[in-house]
Amino acid sequence: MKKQRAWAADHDVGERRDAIMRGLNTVLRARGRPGALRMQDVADHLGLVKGNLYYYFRSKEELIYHAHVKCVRVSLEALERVRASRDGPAKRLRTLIVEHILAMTEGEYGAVLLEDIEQLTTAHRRKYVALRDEFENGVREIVAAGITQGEFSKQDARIAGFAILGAINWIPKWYRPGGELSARVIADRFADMFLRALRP
Amino acid sequence: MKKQRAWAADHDVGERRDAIMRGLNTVLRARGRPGALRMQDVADHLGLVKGNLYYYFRSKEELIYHAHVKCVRVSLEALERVRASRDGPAKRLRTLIVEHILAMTEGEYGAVLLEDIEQLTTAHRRKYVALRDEFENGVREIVAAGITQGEFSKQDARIAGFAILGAINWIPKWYRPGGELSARVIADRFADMFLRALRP
DNA sequence: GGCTGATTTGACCTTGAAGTCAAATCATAG
DNA sequence: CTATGATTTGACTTCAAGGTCAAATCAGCC
Repeated sequence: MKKQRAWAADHDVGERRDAIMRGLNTVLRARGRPGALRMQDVADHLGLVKGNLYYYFRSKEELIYHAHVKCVRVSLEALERVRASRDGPAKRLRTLIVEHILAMTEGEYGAVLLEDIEQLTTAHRRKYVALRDEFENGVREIVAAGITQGEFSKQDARIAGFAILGAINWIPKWYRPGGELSARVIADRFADMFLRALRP
Repeated sequence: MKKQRAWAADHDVGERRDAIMRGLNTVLRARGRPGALRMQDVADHLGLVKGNLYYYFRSKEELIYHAHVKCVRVSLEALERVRASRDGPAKRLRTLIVEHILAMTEGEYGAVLLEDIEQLTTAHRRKYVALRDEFENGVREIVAAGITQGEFSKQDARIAGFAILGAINWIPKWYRPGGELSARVIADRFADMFLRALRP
């Protein structure tokens, strides 16, 4: 139930929360030396004072949770788009792989996937995992459809799904913006590779 | 310079340190609810008192560092074995993939790879990364050799290496001992899949 | 037993980061 | 200008977890 204010309709709380989540993303991408994420860093990055963050999010846990949800929604939207298309399984999978990689590397929320979901409350973790499973099941279904339709060789769709998503989810660990390998190139080559792995 | 005691040659400090690192591994695998790793948990698991851990490791950082090194050494030994063999690139790669997956899932030190290396001191991180790169380069070299010798199709060996190792390193995130998919099955199917991805 | 050095103990110290809150400030309507 | 509610501030509190240490205990040797 979002309260709307006439005087700032285009700078409302939702916008601000999004900005904070994007800030979180940047901080996560940039984190150099220290191990843990600090609310202070997020505040500093945005030119805010730490206490101010707590006006928008009840806790660090909530911030991370909402960022996770934002992130998985991006992937779910890609899944919807792909399902709405008339493409066959191979093309669908390629699109999804590419979009997922771009989301991980250049997306506004992708880096949060590096945060351990164990730190979420049980309720939040369940909600997030449900969304994530929806996406992962979508990928598996595409693989399974490809096998059924003969575009892919017969194999275990679960394993293929785990391998593809694992390889992609690991990318932020080594990807460096501005490095030798651009996100686009990584995305295309990963897609090539996994489609080769599946072809009959 | 390790001081040797006549009266406990087979229960020396090195053994104890190993036991603690194995305990760390178990705790990391089992960690249910909370986000972070606590020295207290490691102590509890081993039936030790927290302070006692600090007799064997100067700090949590050192414990994690040494566990990382242990872990990568296991993989490096597999690499050496493979290099010493007369197998061709495809067979070599399969062996490495299988061994690496078994190390990640059932090995005595594999779970530590889930800990962020950013929390290590710069010096320790450099040392560890050097070892890890040695292993990763080894994998890339095998891929490259396979391409040269025509066992694999022409492609970017770096990308293939990243994809293979990323998919494997992600396994502990979803693998559950005693679950539907045994480590052995996962290892074989992952190997099948990646070899299909590389074949001409 | 008594000595010596290794190991264990648990109470205590310290720190860093999460989170709180009352007061100050700001934006807009009237 | 003033009233009102939204937002911002920064000093403060809390607390968990890492880490310390002097004293107690243990193992083997003489």
